[in-house]
Amino acid sequence: MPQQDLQLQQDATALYEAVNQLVRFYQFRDRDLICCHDVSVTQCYALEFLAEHGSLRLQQLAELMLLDKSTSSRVVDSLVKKGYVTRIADINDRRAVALTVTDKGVALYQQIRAELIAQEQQLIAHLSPETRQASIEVIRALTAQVKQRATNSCGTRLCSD
Amino acid sequence: MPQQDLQLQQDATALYEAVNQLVRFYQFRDRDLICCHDVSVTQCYALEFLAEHGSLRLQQLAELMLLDKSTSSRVVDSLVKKGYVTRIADINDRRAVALTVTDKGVALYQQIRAELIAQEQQLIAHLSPETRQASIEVIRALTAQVKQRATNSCGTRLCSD
DNA sequence: TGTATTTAGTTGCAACTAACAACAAATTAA
DNA sequence: TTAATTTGTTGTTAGTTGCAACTAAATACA
Repeated sequence: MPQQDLQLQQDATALYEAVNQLVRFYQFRDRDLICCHDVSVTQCYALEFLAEHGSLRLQQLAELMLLDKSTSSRVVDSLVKKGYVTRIADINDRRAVALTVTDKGVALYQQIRAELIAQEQQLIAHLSPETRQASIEVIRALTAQVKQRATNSCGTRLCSD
Repeated sequence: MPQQDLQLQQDATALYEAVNQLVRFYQFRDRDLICCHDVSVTQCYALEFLAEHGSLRLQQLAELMLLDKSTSSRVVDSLVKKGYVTRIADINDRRAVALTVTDKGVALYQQIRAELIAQEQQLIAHLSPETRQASIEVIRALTAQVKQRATNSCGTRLCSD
């Protein structure tokens, strides 16, 4: 194997391991997020989508989150119960509801977001702008790759045990 | 705010969003892994640790995986049931078991690993070695940061709903 | 040596997540 | 107007994980 290919293979392996670890440890950071604030990870994502989009139908939220509408409905339930989101009946279509983040919800979202961004900032402060850009690109590419495969997914439910 | 700081803040935000997305979509890739192969994500991690370390006590595995020993025990249960791992009684300490990956387990692990590495390789093939290295470093740094916080975690169980 | 303590692992239980299916209500199509 | 579709909720089920209680073995110590 030529020198270059060997290097590429090594880098790919390193990247695989690095990403693996990252994703694994993120679970635990996320558990922190849960207990330091007032929302679970899924609830936080929902809050994020709603805050970013202004107002969403349940169906839309479910699609964005790649969750079943029933699950989304219950996630919204808990956010409503905590006062972060309100369900407003749609005037034009009375089946539908407009999910909207309350001021309290916006405040929480912004607080969490600011905290997490501050941490990232600390992390990359010492890097050159070029390196930062490149890293972000790699992470985005990883996501794109994963996303694509998610679409090709067999989609079925898991096997036994 | 000076130009540089603004740039840093923007990069931090971009990184935050990129990582967020990556982690989120990884869940779904992982679900794929489950249905395409024969193991859950946690089972796969366990297999990985065991394959890398040769043989482990349950306790050690639990620590590596940051899981409770009861959970680890059950993860091992399922791997044993599927024939990927064996529990061998320790001769010196009859309380203990040596968890060992079977040939079948090694084969599965290597197959999964090879697949995933091949994907990473494809992803970074067009990047310069320097950029690759930098990206890997950033991802590792992210992990280190998260890991550190995991240690400071409050560790308690969640609130209601 | 014999009792107490510690350690290794398993099992019971409860909290949580999320999907599928069945449903009610409203809307749209025929 | 009736049938089909769409929107969202609720019932049920499967699965993951941690804590606590337990058994059995090993070690400490008096």
